[in-house]
This record gives sequence, structure tokens and C-alpha cells, in this order.
Amino acid sequence: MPKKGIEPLRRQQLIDATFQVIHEIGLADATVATIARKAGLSTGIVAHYFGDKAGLLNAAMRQILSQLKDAFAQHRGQAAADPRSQLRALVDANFDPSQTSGPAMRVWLTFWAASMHQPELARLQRINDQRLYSNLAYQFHRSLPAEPAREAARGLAALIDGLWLRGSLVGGQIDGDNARHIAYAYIDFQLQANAL
Amino acid sequence: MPKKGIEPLRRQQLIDATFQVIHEIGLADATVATIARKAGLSTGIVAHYFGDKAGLLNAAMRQILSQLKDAFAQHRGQAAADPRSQLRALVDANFDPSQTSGPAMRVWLTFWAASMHQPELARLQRINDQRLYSNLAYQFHRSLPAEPAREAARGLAALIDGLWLRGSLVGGQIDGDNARHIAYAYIDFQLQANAL
Amino acid sequence: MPKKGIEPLRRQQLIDATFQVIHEIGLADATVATIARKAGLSTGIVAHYFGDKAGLLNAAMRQILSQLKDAFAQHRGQAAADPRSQLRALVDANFDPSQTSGPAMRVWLTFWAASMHQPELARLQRINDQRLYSNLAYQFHRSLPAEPAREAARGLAALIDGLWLRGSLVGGQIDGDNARHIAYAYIDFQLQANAL
Amino acid sequence: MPKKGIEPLRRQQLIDATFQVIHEIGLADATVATIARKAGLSTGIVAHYFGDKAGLLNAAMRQILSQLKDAFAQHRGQAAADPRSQLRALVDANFDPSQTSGPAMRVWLTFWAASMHQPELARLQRINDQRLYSNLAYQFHRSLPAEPAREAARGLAALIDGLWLRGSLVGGQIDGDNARHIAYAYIDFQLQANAL
DNA sequence: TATGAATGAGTGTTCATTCAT
DNA sequence: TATGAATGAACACTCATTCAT
Repeated sequence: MPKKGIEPLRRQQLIDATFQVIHEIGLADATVATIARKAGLSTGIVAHYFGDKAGLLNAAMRQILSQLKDAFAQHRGQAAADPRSQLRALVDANFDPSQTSGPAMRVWLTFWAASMHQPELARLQRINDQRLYSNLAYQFHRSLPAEPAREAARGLAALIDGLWLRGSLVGGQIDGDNARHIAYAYIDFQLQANAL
Repeated sequence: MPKKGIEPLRRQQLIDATFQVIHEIGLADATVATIARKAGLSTGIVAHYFGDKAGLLNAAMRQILSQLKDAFAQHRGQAAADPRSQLRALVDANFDPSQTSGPAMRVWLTFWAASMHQPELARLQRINDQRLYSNLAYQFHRSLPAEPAREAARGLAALIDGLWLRGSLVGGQIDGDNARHIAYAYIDFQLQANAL
Repeated sequence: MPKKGIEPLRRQQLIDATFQVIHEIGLADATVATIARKAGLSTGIVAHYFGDKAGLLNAAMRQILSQLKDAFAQHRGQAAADPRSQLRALVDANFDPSQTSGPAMRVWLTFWAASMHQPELARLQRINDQRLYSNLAYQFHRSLPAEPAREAARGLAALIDGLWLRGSLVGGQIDGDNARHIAYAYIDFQLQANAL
Repeated sequence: MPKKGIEPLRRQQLIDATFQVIHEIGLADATVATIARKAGLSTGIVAHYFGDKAGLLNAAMRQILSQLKDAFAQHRGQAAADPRSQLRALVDANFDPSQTSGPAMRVWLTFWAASMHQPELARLQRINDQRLYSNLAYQFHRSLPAEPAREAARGLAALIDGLWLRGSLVGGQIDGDNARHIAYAYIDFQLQANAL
């Protein structure tokens, strides 16, 4: 009789190992053997649970994006309903310590770069981008006309991504407070400059 | 009797081919053979002129950064001397059509991602970042106190990088005018909000 | 409480699945997992009943040869006792519809080829060949001198094998009537040409 | 400057090594490394000259069939023009010592078996079969009515293949003289039994 | 009796690098 | 200066086998 409930555990072990390995040595040097060894498992297990290496990377990216999505939902639920609070919550979700410390930013950028030439990853990426942009544009539009709202959303999205991007280069962690402060200021500037 | 000046030509051919190949199929799939074939040369030639593959990629990244540097110099020279004009010139250099169309953004992001785990590339990256940041901070500081100037520089640098980043995902080209408009607005906001 | 008689059933399920898989995708692509899945069982069951993969293939080949042997016995028992009728019965056994349709010929050739480098399979093969040859030579010798009888047996055995061989290449089934007709003519030719 | 004329030599070395390895350990155990080592070359060279393993095997089978074709042409050219002599020449080509000694029969059967599930090999096989059959049927038809000629051709082709088949199992060589004698007798039988 | 999770050796293939020409 | 033949280490992937349940 096979072990019950082992599959989700194994999958998570392998995905976690993938994050660690990408963080430590990069995707280019991340072999199936490296990842499996980091997870304390054998190489064959990757095929067993993910089909092949691409399947594992795909699952890993899905999880990254899923975590971001969850962080959004959580922060927005705790915030007040007014646009400014909601926009700040969206910023907070991105610069939550759970996201900005450790491997998150490096893995995120790694998958972003990889998605430039892998349609399936690009698809996941675009879905995520679209969601962030839509949320931002919607909240800005509650206080601004349509076009300024869209431009504010584009600007804030770029600002957030740019702050993450720069965090990926330094080995350590981003200064979340500082990043948040910069983004908050941008929100207020947009809300005031183009207020209805 | 060796041909005069053949070396710079060959080096440039190979670097250009590297850009094209990275743009088309990505760094992960860019082999020495692929690049050499794109350049119309043999595989052995890479070792001849660049030592090894890393040497070629290194030279390619140096050229990317060098082109950005030249674009900065050119745009700043043509601009008025006041801080706002100089800052706008720095923005213009980044969103010059020569930079925002074709493979530039993808190759730039590719090298950024690669530099996370390659010290030599990271070193080049940091030098470049530092120069942009210094320029931005210096210009902001002509109108703002030290700390607000530094934060404005960090914000604008992130905004510029974020706009490039988002341009790398879409296959085509960034909307330079729109990006410039967003960045201009950010400059004016910082100059006004924190004016001395 | 173990089920009674489950072992012969499982063994037969796996052997049948082996035939089907060899017929459909060939021995080179026939994995333990493929065969077990075709039988509707798990991979581990093969070790349970046959020790290892070679044991299963061995049992499968034994069954192929056993079926041929049974077909011989049956056809000879139904035939008249004279040499010509007995030789025809041996031919009939080989070109019985149950043998010439479906996977029989392909599996037969597959094992023949495999036996070239697997001593155990070769041993089984030789036992079977010897039996057919002995039977043919014995029957021919009832009407012919020793040496012509041996040569006639060699010729008829080769002719039968050759007709099977050619049947293995076409996906469908051999034309049993035509094959039988060719072999009958060969028998009569030998009996008349070298009659005592 | 690359070595001239090295390619045909290397290709032949690898094909010869393929024959030897298949003869000695069989196709199932013939790895690219085994073959390359037998040829005194490295594993990578197979990809260099044949693309992949399948390409090498394909080339090897083409050569087997090509050699048979050449043997036919040679023997037929040396024979008298009458049907009986031409048919004997076709038999002689098949049982020429160069064909019946050493690895020829085993490799031939190996590829025959492999072709059951590899369309490209089956295609080559069928072309070859068709040629032998056409030649046989044409020569028989010079002395026999159409249908008996076709049946005689089918019978002789099967007889030849059957004699080869049985030769493949014994490790050593076929008894060419005996095989030829059996086939000659079959030719005469057909020519006399059904003479116009 | 039966499962299928897990292993790890083995394979085909890729590719940076070397080097004779 | 330039070629491309040749190498061999490294990789992703397959699969027979084992074994806890």
C-alpha cells in the first residue's frame, strides 16, 4: 500500500529546493541533480512528480506568483477601503518582509528573465502583471480620471518592479521601509497632482 | 600579411551576433556555435578573439553599458545646464529610440539576471548603476537637500529600470514617449515636493 | 486469506500483456511499467511473479514455443498416418489462423532476434528448432533416403520460417492459404523428386 | 584548414564498428559509447557525423542493403542470360561467402526485427524486398505463366530468407554450399513443374 | 497479495574547448 | 588569421529494481 499524502510534501520539498538552488547558484547552474540533492531526494524523483525539469520550474514559478497573489489578498483585506489605503496595501504586499528577504527577489527576476523565451512562463507572468495593473488602475480611477489613472498605474507598477529589480542585484535584502516610503510618496503625488 | 584592422571588425561581428542570438533565443540557448554561425564565422574564432565564451559575454555586456554611457553623454551635452533639463536628459538617454527598440532591453535584462551569480558581470553592473545614481543624486541635490535628493535619485533610478524591465517582456518595443512622460512627471514631482 | 489460483491468472495476464506490448511498440520500447500498465497491474508485480524482467520475457517465450508445440500435436493427431499427410499437418500447424494472425509472428521474430545474444532464449529456440527438424526429417525419411530426407527437412524448415519471417514485416496477417500452398508444393516436390 | 576527405573515412569507421558491436553484443546492448570506442573515436563524433544514434543505425542499414544490391549486380553480370542461370545468380549473390560469414546474417536479422517498429527502417527493408521479389518474378515469368511465376518468386524469396534466418542463430557461418544446393533444387523444381 | 514511491546506474545528447592544419 | 574536426565532461531523462506499507 502506497504512502498517503506524500505527494504534496515531496512536491513542496522539490520546489523549495529549487528556490534555494536558484538563489544560491542561479538557474543556469541549477541541475536536476543539484536540486534533488538539496531536497535530500534522488534525481529520478523529479520525473516522477513533475515529468521533467521544465515541469518543476513551471511549478516553482506558479508558486512564486501564487504567494504574491496571497500576499495581496491578505494585505488588502486588512486595509481600509479608501483608494489611498488600498494602494498602500498593494505596495505593502510587495514589500512585505516575507517577500523582500531571502531568495524571493532573485528567483522572481530569474523567472522574469527566463520568461522572455519560454511561452508558458511568459503566460503566467502576463497573467500576474495584468492583475497588479488592473488593481492599481482600478484604485487610482476611484480618485482620478481614466487616462491619468492608467498612467499612474503604469508608473507605480514600474516603480515597484524597479525597486524589486534593484533588490535582486544586492545579495542581501532590500530596504523594505525605504522602498515602501518611495512608493507611498508616488501614490500621494499621483492622487494629488491629478485629483478630480 | 595580416589584414589591418581585422581584429576590431571580427570582435564587433561576434558581439553583434551575441546580441541577436540572445534577443532571439535567449542566453540559455545561446551556444558558441549558434553565435559564430550567426556571425558567419567558425566556432574556433571565439577562443581566438575572446579566450572563451565568458570572455565574449563579458565584452558584450561591456558594450551594452558603454552604449548607455555614450547615450548619457550625448544627451546631457545637448541639454541646458539647469537641474531639471539635466535630469530630463538622463531620462532621454534611457528612452532614446536607439535603446528602446530591438534587442537592447532584452539583452540588458539578460545580463542583469546573469550578473546575480557572476561576480565579474555584477561588478560592471554596479559601476554603471553607481554612475547613473550619482548623476541623478547630484542633479537632484542642486535643488534639494541631501537626503531627499538621494531618495529622489533612488526613486527615479528604480522607475527607469522598472520601465525598461516591463519593456523586456513584451516582444516589441517600449512606448518611449509614454515612458519619458512618466519619468518627467516624477522629476517635477520630486523637484517641487521637496524644493529648498 | 489468499485467493486461490490467483497466481496462474496474474502470470497469464502479464504474459499476454507482454505479447501485446511487443506487438505494438516492440521489445526495445517495452518497459516493465508499460507491460504492467497494459495488464492493469502495478510495476512491482513483475518482480513478485517473475523475479525480474528477464524472467517475464523468458516465460513469454516459453509460452510462444509451447503454443506452437501444442498446435503441432493437435494437427498431427487429426491427420492420416502417411508421411505426406503428417508433413502437411506440420505445415498446417504453422499456418493455423490462430498463429498467423495478430501478434504471433512479430513476437516470434522478436524473440528469435533476441535469442542471438541471450543464451537462455537461444537454448529454448534450439530445442524448438530441433523438434521441428526431427519431425520433418523423420517423416521425409519414411519415403526418402537419409541424406535427401535431411536436406528436404532443412529446406522445408527454412521455407516455413521464411514465410513467417516475411509475415512479420507486414503489419497485418500472413496469407495462410497461400503460404500453405507453397509449402505443400515443396513437400510433394521433395517426395517425388527423391522418392525411393 | 580542416582535414580533407576525412568525413567518408570516419563515417565508414563508425558503421563498421556498429556492425561489429551488433554482431558481438546485439543491438539492445549497443550504446553510442560502445560503438565509438570500438571505432577508436569519442562519443561526440557520432552526433557530428550522423546527428544521433538513429542516424548511425540508419546509415548502417543502408550500407547492408547496398552491399546486397552490389552483390546481386555482380553475380548477375557474370551469369548467362537464360532464366535458370539468372535465378541461380540471384541465389549465389545471397550465399556468397562475403555475405554468409561473419556478422552479416546477424546484423541483417537485427535490422529486420528492428524495422518492425521503425518506419524508416521498414521503408528501406521494403524497397529491398521488392527488388528481390521483382527480379525473381521476372526471371520465373520468362519460363512460367504469370501466377505460377509469382508464387515461385514468393517461395524462393521465403526460402532464401529462411536459410539466412537459420544462419543467424548459429554463431558461426551458414553452410553456403548446402544452402545454395537447396535453393538450386527449388528453382529447378519450379521451372519444371510449371513449365510453359 | 499488491502497490507505487523511491532509487541510482546507465544512456543519448549537447557543447565549450582544443588543436592540427 | 581562420577553420572545423575531435574530444570528453556534464546534463536531462529513463527504467529495472527494491521495499515499506
